[in-house]
Amino acid sequence: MIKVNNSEYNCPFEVAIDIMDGKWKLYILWHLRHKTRRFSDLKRRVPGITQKMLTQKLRELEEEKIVNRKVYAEVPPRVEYSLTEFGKQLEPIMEMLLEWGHYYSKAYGETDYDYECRPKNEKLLEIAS
Amino acid sequence: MIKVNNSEYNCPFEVAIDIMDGKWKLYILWHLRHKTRRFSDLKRRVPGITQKMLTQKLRELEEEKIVNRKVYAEVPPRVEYSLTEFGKQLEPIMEMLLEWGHYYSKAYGETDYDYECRPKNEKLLEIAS
DNA sequence: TATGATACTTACTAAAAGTATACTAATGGA
DNA sequence: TCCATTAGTATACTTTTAGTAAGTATCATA
Repeated sequence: MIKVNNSEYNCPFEVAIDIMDGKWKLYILWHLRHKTRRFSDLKRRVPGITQKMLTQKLRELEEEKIVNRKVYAEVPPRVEYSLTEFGKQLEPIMEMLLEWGHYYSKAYGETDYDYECRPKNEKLLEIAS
Repeated sequence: MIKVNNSEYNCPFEVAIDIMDGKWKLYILWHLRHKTRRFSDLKRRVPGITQKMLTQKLRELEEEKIVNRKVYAEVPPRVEYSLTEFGKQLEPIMEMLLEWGHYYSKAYGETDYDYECRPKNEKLLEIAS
C-alpha cells in the first residue's frame, strides 16, 4: 500500500495513471517538455483548453510536484511554468506515446501532421510492416 | 490532421491520450499484458471496477482494436479477452509508467507492494539518488 | 422447483468536466 | 482619458462520465 497526496494505491502503476488522468495534463506536460512556458503560451498551444481548465490542471500538477510555477511581480503579470525532476522523467514516456499513436494512426491511413508531432523513432512501424 | 474512430487529431500524441483516457483502460490492459483473461478474472483483478464499467471499457477497447474478444458458446457463458498487436505495443509504455510511479511514490516514503507491481528496471531510481 | 454460475443490460443518481461570461490589477501607449 | 495587456478568479450553468443497484438469459445440478 502506498499513500500519495491523500490517496491510497496498491501499485505504483495506479499512482502514475491517477496523476496522468484526464485529457489535459499530458498535453500540458508535452508542451513543457523542452521549454519553460508562460500561461498564455500554453493556452495557445493546447488546442481547445479553457482558461479555467488550464489553471485547474496547472495547479494540480504543481501540487503533485510535476511542474514548477514561478510568478514575476510585474504588470501585466508573468507566470512561468516548467517541469520538475518528476516531470522530466515523463518525457521518454510521452515520446513513446507519440510513437505508439503514430503507429496506431498509420493503420487508419491519414498521418499528415507537423514537425513537432513526428516521432523521432519509428521502431514500432518497422515491427508493424 | 488524423481521423481515427470519428475523431480528429492534430498529433498522434493526442490519439494515444484519447485512447488511454480514464482510469480503467490502462488497468485492464495491464492485467491483459501477459495473458488472455476472462471477464470475471478481470473483474477480480481490477480493484473497484463495476461490471458496467468493465463491460463498457472492454467494448471501447475492442472497437479501438486494442483488445480481442472471443465468445464461447457455452453455458455458463465464457468470454476471453486478449491484446491485439496494437495492445501489445503498449506494454513497454505500461512498464515505464510503473517504473515512474515507483520512483514517484518512493519520494513519499511508502513503497510496499506485491511482486507483480515491482518494476523490473530501476534506472529512474538511480538517477534520483 | 429452486439455486448458481457467468456475462452481461437497464434505469437511475452523483460527481466531474467543460462552457460562458464578467471581473480584477498596474502600467504603457494612442 | 481610454484601451490593451496578462494571468488569473468568481459565478452560474450544461453536459458528460462514473457509479449504484437491480434485472436478464441460459442451462446444469440438487
